[in-house]
Amino acid sequence: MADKTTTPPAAGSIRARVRAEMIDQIKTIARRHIEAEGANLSLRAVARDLGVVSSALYRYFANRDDLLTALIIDAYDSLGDAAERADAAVPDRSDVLARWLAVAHALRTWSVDRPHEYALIYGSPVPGYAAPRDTVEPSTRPVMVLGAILADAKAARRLSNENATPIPTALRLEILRVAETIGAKVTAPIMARAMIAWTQLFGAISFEVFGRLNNTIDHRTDWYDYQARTMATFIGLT
Amino acid sequence: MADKTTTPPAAGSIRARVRAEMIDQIKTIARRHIEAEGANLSLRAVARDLGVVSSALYRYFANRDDLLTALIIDAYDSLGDAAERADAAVPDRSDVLARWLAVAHALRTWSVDRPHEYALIYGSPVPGYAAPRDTVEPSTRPVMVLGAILADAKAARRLSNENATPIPTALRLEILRVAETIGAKVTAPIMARAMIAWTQLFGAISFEVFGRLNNTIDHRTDWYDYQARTMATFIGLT
DNA sequence: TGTACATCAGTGAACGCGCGTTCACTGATGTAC
DNA sequence: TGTACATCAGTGAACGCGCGTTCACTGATGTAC
Repeated sequence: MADKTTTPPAAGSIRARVRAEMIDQIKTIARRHIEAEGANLSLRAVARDLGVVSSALYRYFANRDDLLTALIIDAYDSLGDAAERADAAVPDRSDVLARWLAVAHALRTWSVDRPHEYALIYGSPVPGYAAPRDTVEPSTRPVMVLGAILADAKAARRLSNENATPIPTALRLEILRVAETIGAKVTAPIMARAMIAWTQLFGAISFEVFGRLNNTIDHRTDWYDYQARTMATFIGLT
Repeated sequence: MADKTTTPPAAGSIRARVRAEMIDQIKTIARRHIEAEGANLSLRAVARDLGVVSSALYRYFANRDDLLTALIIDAYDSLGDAAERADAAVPDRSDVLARWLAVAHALRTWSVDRPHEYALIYGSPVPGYAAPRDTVEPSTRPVMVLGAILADAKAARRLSNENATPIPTALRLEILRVAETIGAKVTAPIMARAMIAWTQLFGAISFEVFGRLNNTIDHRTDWYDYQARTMATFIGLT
């Protein structure tokens, strides 16, 4: 959705390459602005930094929201990449605990390194911006990694079988649908535990990124690691 | 911090009452704007809705940030009130599970009813706004309720004694300092569990309020209740 | 290989808008004697 | 109880600013014959 304004030139041509580079540059500078000032992205400011007149940007993005959408999709993809790479880097695929911890730390590191990009995708919605459908698929990438770990954990019988409070039927079906979506055919109580743990991780990251830990917890890597380990035990990953 | 501009008139005078009402009206309208458009609060828009010229607001608030600060403090106080009232409404003070659930649901209800006010205090920081010290104390009110429940649970021996992974010393000390701050003299592993559960609750609320549950979980009260109960068990509350 | 034409990137001026904040001012309301 | 003065709330004009977006345009780059 980067070029709604004009039809792109024939693929592979010089113009197409230059155009793609330009789009990259715009996004890079826009990302810098977001890191500096949050979601109040200004097209004119981006154009200024690019050394170009502001109307020139309309050759590449139909409007401000379109640029924001591109950044949001990139952010999801970047976070998804980080999670996938962290998972893939664990040589022993059956060591689901190590994989969980690797992914958990990758999520945090990515977020702490780019607080405003994190805020863009997991913080308060940007006022007046409605995310289009294109963002849905990229937004699921991180949780798909969780699905892969769960599937392998199930195969290796490394999941909690602890009994829990009964789940209302309608909710149980929704939870099972999530399990199916992320490709982990586990029972509802197990999937629920995984979702609770996943929610906990993002709660922990949000607390840290949004300043809730200030003047309270300084040993943040340790604290996060402790939380991730505890939640691993909670799910039953060993 | 409502009136930095002029010294307030003698307390109890008619002018003082009118002035206080005016401040309330300004804040009420500003809150409405925040609910409608997020943290992009415009003084001129508030003045318009008040039927007053924009410069008139400067009689009551030194600038835009001051008004924002007042709203943030009010939001914390309002959420703190809700949590305290929910806790106090449980007649059997030794039923710490019921109290935990009551408080958990009060936090969620308050947040879902005022998504943008929630975002103001638990979402991405407002760009260009630095919270002054006055906001620190109100911001601790909700977690103080957790402290009270923990303290009573400890007295009633209703806390988990499950062993957990060891906690690095420096982190352990910080966790114990949190326990002390909220008035619950519990061990570090127990306090850590409580903090993890607390983080989980806010993660769950953020996911719901910020739209992460869209097209996934529709039975949100049930889902939240399930999470809160599971985390109660996790802490050991019975 | 050379020419004629179409496509594209970027310019510069302009539109209409909203914003936070300052300042000198006018009346109305309170206070002191 | 009545008057003189001080305090305060709100006005209206102005400041300087930045924003998103449109539009007719100029050159440069590509394409077709």
